[in-house]
Amino acid sequence: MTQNQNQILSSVKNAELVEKRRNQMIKGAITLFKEKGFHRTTTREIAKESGFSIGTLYEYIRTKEDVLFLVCDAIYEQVHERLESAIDLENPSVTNLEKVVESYFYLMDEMQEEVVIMYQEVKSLKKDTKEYVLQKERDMVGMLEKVIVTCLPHEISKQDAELMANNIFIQGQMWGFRRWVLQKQFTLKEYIDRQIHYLMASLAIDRTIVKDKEA
Amino acid sequence: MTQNQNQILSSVKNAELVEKRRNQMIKGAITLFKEKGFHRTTTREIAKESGFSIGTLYEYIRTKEDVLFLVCDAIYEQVHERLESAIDLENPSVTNLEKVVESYFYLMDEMQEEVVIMYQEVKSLKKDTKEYVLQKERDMVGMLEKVIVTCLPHEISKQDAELMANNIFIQGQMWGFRRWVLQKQFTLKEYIDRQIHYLMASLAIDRTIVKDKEA
Amino acid sequence: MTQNQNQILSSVKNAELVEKRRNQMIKGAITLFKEKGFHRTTTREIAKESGFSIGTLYEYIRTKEDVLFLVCDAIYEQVHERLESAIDLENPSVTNLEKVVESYFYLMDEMQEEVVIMYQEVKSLKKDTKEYVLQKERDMVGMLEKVIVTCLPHEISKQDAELMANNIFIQGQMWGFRRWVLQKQFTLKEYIDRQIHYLMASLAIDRTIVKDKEA
Amino acid sequence: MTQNQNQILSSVKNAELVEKRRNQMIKGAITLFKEKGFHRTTTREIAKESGFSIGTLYEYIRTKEDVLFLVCDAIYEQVHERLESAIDLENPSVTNLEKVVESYFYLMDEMQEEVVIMYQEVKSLKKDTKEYVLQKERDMVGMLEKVIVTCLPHEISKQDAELMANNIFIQGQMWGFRRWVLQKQFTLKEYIDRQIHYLMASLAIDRTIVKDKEA
DNA sequence: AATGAATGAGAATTCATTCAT
DNA sequence: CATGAATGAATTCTCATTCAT
Repeated sequence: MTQNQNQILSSVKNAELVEKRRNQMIKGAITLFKEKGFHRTTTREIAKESGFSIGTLYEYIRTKEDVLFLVCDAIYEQVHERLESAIDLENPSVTNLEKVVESYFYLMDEMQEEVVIMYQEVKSLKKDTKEYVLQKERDMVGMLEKVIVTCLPHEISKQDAELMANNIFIQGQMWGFRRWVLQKQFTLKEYIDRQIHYLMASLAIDRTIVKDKEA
Repeated sequence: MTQNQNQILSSVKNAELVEKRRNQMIKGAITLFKEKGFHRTTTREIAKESGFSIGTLYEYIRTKEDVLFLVCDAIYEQVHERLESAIDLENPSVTNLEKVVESYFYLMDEMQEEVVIMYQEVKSLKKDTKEYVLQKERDMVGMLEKVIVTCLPHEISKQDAELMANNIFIQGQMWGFRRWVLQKQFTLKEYIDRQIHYLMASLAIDRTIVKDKEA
Repeated sequence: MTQNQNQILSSVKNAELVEKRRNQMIKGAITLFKEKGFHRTTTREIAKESGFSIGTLYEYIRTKEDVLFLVCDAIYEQVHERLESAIDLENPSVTNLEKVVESYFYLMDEMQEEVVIMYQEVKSLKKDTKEYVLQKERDMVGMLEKVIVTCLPHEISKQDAELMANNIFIQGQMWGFRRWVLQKQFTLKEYIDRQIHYLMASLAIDRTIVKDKEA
Repeated sequence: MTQNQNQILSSVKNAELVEKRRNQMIKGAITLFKEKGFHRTTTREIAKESGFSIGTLYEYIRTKEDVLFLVCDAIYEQVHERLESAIDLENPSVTNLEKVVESYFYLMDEMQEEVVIMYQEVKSLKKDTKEYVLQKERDMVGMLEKVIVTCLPHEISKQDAELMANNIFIQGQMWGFRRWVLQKQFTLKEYIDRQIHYLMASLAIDRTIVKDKEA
């Protein structure tokens, strides 16, 4: 359980149980949200899909929106973890930057449906929880930004770094988001390769030369 | 009225009136959808905001989803028109490409909320109408792609052109979509300038030299 | 126009026109009521089927129920006329009685759907109009009763005559009403023949003997 | 609960409770349908009359039409049971036939309003359920037919037996259906007596003789 | 802790009727 | 007289949430 889940009140005291039940709930809810979206999914369905009764569902949350929050939080948590483990700022290099971007794109491929959920449903969260979730998004863009700044061989303005990070961020999401268009024309590998190619080009980096040097 | 609106049946025969009322409806609905999204907006609210009764609303549509379709259709129609009028393929040049991209970004700034609606609600359309709307989106990316191919001084593969078009497309939307992040760090002008800068860089074009030549 | 239709107020003064329009209306309404019943038919549909607009419909009636009344009235009027023309009390005879019953059964065959409408919808009329329509029904049973009393060679109590008249009356309707059962087992001719056979038997009349005598 | 009620889905799992609630519902609905018919009765009224909330009503049915089906099914079930218990085919005799017909007429007197409901509303059922209910009606006519065939001292054709059964069937219903006419002229006893008299006469049976013999 | 029956506010949609043109 | 757009009360059905067991 992420620390954040504590924002959601539960009548049940046993923390382990709360975590277990909520994980069931998140899993079930994601399955359903993928299919029909948050609004078209009922709490009864969520309970059933999660393997317990509607009464039990409400022992672990207060409102339906809480489920959405848990789902969004879980998704970002997963992205965050994976991204973090892909980043190694000890040995910064352009190759390293490429590796991170590549990992991120692979991750987005794996999680495309989850990401689509977020895109389409975060807005349904109430102010506070929305703010919370959006902050996590910003954190992740921040991580990409840091990698860019650290790994580039030359200086880049804070603003430009942020722009590039945002671009990478949404290009990753785009793969899932605009899949009907893109996945008809590109394999995942091709997509990643071309996006990284243009990214490096825009950073005025000759990939072959740089790689040679590093080698 | 776009021809597509004929897909939506109306009990009212007078075509002019249908167009007028539907425009009221679209305007009212967009206002509400911006605020609370499609699902949290009731048909009664739409009727009221549009300036007529619930009964009258249903003289011009069959279901609530029809309103969403009308809204999506209207938004894309507007983007399409504006984009079309910005494109001039008679005198292709890199400057021309830049101009188109610039216009597109300005447009996305004006229509940011409308675009957010689309992003978040298209999914709620039923198969047929969704397919219809997504096709319109593809058309627009196609327009950008054509501009890229035509205006670039050198050859570019079909695949790469499509990728760039998609990138531009979502970078425009991103300005509205991720406004909380971006609009804190960039003015619109700055955003457009830097995005175009990187776009040109990634296309391996030295903007100053090209512009000099053209001049 | 039957005199009774004057119970229904019309804004239109021209009596001929009122009659014409109401006949259109009755025809249209019967078509629809057969299909879907009174409650599932809308006034808009009645107007359309009748060949004029909803506004025009309401120039000739006050409420939807008026249409039902007109329909019921028209149906009974038709039955009444036909029954009357089949009855010839100048030369009473058992054969004559048989003829009347036969005519009535043929009529019920022709009008089976109209009769079903009445059976199922009269109840939806308001007190006054319902009373009016039921009186017409009683009149018709009364006609049958009179034929029985007049044509039988022997005395029959008023009560028994009424009972027989009612029996005949509903046996005629039953042909349409329970058509799914009866029309599978009987041709119309067979049905009429057997019903008359039993009718005469119950009146203790040997048909062949009586007929011989008459001849 | 008749087995047939299982055709109607309920969200509630506890079968006993389902039966109890549905019986409340049927009772409440019949009261209302008697008064105003199916179409003029709202689901809210049914819920209230049944003693629970509208939400609870819909836990036990899917649509308003389900209530009608439940009502029709319950009515026929009751008629069926009563008819069955009145029939004793072990000792067939004309007196026995008379007894069955008598019981049936008494039953129709008790259930006149329920029967009127059926007559007027069955048509509102959708194809499948209507077919189902009509089959039950046929079953009951079949029971009467069997009694006729078994109890008569002489042979009677299948067709004629069926005709008589149908006649008896609707003569019973007629007592409730045309009550405004008949109940003014007849007591129940008189009605039954005369109908049975004519029935036996039409079957060419001298009641006094037959009864003497049996005695 | 778990269950699931009960609740009722709220939502979409329909349709008889009116009335200005 | 004819039209048909406008109206809004009424209706069916849903679903988040509660609470007694």
